[in-house]
Amino acid sequence: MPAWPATEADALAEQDRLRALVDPTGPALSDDALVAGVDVAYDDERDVVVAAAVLLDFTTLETVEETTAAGTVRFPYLPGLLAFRELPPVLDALAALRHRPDLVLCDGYGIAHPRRLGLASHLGVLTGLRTAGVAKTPFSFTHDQPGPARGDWSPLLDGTEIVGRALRTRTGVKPVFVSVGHRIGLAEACEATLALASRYRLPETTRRADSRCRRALAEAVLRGRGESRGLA
DNA sequence: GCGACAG
DNA sequence: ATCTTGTCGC
Repeated sequence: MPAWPATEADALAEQDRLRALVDPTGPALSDDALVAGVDVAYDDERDVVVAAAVLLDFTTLETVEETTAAGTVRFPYLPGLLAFRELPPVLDALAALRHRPDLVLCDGYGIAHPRRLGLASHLGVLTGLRTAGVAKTPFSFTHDQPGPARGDWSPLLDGTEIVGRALRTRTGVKPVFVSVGHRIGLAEACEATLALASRYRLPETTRRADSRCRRALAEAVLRGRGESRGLA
């Protein structure tokens, strides 16, 4: 694997290389599927980043396994280049999983991206795993308001091109923005998102990964303080 | 040219 | 992402 891009120009070239490898199609999940959620927390002061991967049983929503991975921030946040900031620890956390996920849900976009290679698609191509993105805001895309009921949706548009869906996961609550990552269709990605977001706006996968990596970051920072004082 | 802009 | 108290509601 080539070195992780260090400059914006290298990152753009890497996106061009990977974007051609995205497969935006694939079947629905089976009932016995294992779905992973991944998320990242930062402490920019100390240059620390921690990722978590939480694996759920798709049907029972029970946590099967969870891992975390800590590292150093390797890339600044630049809109459109989020993957280069978030993926290094995410790849480590996923590699530490004992089971292989049947789908990985990311906090962000897949194909819905100015260059068609958002975080979720990028992760899918690098790992070969099936991935989808569920974002909380519309980024630079447009959409009509979906109907008011859970399950209602409207197309997410980049100009006239459909790149995802604004999907209402809870009646009367702001929609989330779903897009294909890799090896899954848009309808199937929305179906999975809806199944995982039965109680809250965001899917259980991302909710649990979010709380898990925040806790791991707090622990890592405490450990760092202790060691710097010689308190092993 | 100036802002907007996933997390 | 992160900084942050109380508060409205199921």
